[in-house]
Amino acid sequence: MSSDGAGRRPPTAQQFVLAELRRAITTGRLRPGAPIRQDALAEELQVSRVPLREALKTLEGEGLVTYKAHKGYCVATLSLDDLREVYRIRELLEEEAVRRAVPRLTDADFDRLEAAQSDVERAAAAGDVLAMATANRLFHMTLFDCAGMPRLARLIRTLWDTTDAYRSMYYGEGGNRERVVKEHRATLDALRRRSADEAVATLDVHRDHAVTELESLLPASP
Amino acid sequence: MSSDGAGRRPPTAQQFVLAELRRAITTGRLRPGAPIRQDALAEELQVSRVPLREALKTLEGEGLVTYKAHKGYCVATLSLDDLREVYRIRELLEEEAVRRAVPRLTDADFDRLEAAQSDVERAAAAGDVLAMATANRLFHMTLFDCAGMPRLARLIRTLWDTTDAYRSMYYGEGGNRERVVKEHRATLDALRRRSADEAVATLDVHRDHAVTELESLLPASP
DNA sequence: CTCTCCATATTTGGATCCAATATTGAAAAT
DNA sequence: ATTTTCAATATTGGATCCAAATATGGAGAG
Repeated sequence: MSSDGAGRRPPTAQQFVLAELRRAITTGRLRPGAPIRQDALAEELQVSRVPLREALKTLEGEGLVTYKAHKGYCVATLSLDDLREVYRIRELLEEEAVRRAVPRLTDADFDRLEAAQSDVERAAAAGDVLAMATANRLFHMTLFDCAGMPRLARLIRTLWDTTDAYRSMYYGEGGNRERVVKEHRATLDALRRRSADEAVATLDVHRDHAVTELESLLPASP
Repeated sequence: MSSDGAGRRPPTAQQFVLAELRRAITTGRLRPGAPIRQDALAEELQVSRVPLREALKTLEGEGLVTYKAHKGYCVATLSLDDLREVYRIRELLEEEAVRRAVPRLTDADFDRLEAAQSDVERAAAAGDVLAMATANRLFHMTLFDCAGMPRLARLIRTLWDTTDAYRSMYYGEGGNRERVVKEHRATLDALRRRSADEAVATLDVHRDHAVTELESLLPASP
């Protein structure tokens, strides 16, 4: 028997800590801007500070936390400018990914996309914000992975990670959840017709809605 | 007095190690594919394994080394496909950076670009491969930084890092050094005329030359 | 009452030590 | 001779301990 509470635990402590930290940040348990006390966190997670620090270094590389020598780590805060910049870069990279993916999509790929979309619709109907974020991500990443450019897909993932802390805000609004479902449908239609232009266009709209919404949700200052 | 051999040493051991590792990889002292023995390296650099491992985690995030749990780190090897992918992503991101930078360029920026270009020309004339790589990088990054998109610039830097291990090969060929000088001149001209289209075009050519050259230089296998 | 300075406490950075895993090589069985 | 197994060894992963740097708080001078 190897079942272990919340799914089986990764083979190393740093990977376990890494996953835990990601969840803590994306769910908002660790707020943007909050300093990270290594000693307290390590004790809470039942590990020493060494694997914790290595996990933090990984997160630093992904832009989820910031680091200053002798001052420590903080959960990264995104200014409005940062947010816009991240979304603009996503626009560039995701367009490339979609254009490469469209002619390569197989039946199996469409099955996966439909399955992901079903998850999205279920989560939207249930009003489950966390499940919504997870399923939505799966839908998009499934598509991007079809581009056959692993490094590009990895980059896009990292960019998504960067804004994860703010994404749950977006899905908090019920209207947004319904809209996302519709926009995904439109994207899927375009993909089935092998129209890269339309797929890119629908995804751009999709993204712009998120940016606009987040801009109004974010505090004026950061 | 605080002079310290090769420039003053960073405030933390991990930063020192990080810089040393970057040099070792870009200069080829650590060959692509080579496994990294932590104990030996730590002793060579006169630090313990802890800061070394944190530096390696950073490099892993940048794609300069690969990591497998319980197997350790290796200097990353780029396949031809990887190389082409990195350059394609650079093309997308650098175009954006240039288009944003062009209308924002100030006299001071042009001074910096000219200064960098002088360094390039000096290095090219002297046949100094390492200086050539450094100056070339400075030239491009100076331009990209003018876009006013710090995250975009950081991403581009990371992509450059990824291929640094192979760049010195490129400058080893004398003809390439001269061509680079000319291509930079063409780019500068386009920038002075505030022609984003032409600047992008010259840089695309510039990059394509590098790809083509590297494709022929790289071994068939990896 | 405010500001400066210094002692104290907290926190991060790094070294050493031990444990867990993977690799290697030799002996034994087929 | 070849393959399998198992023990010995090398290497990575993690915990604890100590040092260095920074943040905190109070005493004293203005």
